[in-house]
Amino acid sequence: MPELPEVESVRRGVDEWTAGTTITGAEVLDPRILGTTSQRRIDASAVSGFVSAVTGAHILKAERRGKFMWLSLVEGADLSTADPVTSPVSRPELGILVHLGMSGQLRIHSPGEDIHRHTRAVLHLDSDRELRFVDQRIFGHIGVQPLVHGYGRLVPASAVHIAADPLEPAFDPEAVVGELAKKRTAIKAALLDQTLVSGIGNIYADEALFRAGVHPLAVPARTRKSRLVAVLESATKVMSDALAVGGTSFDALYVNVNGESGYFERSLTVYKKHGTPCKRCGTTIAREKIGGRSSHFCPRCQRRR
DNA sequence: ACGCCCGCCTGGACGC
DNA sequence: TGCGTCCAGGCGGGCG
Repeated sequence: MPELPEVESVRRGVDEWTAGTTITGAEVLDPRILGTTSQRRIDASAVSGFVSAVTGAHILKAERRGKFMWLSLVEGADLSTADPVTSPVSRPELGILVHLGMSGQLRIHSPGEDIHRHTRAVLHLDSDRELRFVDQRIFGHIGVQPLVHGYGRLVPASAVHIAADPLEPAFDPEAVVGELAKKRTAIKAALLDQTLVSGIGNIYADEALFRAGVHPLAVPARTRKSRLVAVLESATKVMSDALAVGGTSFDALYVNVNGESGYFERSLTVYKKHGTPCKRCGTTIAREKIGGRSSHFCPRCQRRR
């Protein structure tokens, strides 16, 4: 389940293998991957449009905000003759946005290696490697987009509403706590709101609330700011801890570009631990649906107030 | 304006 | 064994 630590692990691998390369061609094996979650009917012109837009583009680097990742591009540039004054390569205008959704993977392969049946798109690189987007459930998507300004950075247009994540310089904890304190919904739901703070998904929301000792149904507007700060700090810490070990892999659905799993599952304290004793106090971990999502918490360490 | 909930997907787990 | 049903979950859109 790719949340911030998993997407960042993937981004690092993607950057290592693709930055500085040129895209020599592309294939879209399942056009639905070009759509969004609510628009999956894609016509043939979208496929040819994607292929022609990326072919010949030069990849500057792989970037990320929250769970959104993108390759910043210089379109069709011949870098050997480019004039750095008239066409500065440090100002990309386009990006290839990739969202992994639930089950998306980006994998680096050599041409000719077996194509996994869930491979939805392939970018061929001039480094004699290819970047494959594999996605069992097609909750993810890929597409070429203009880069626009959002929260102090250039980001793909469809991610402009996504807030900064806790691991980037533009993240402003005081401003986020101020916004959070206005919310009358369950704090669990607020943590999953990517327009407030990005990168937190169901796993790290539950883990952060446990670490901060806050009940998932706590209402931010009625919670002390010091406790809201604690929740945000816990979220930042738990995602940093997870990133340090390559993220969380429950099954084969999350791996990095080289197909390797992360090791944070062994450090989870509440997520999917319902029915087992709390590591801190021994009380049985509970599971409840909150905002339509399974939420796991310790009824004693995370009392409602 | 804000909060909530559905639909999009596939495959694995479960019940009969 | 085999079929049907439910569940997992990020996100966008549409509803109230």
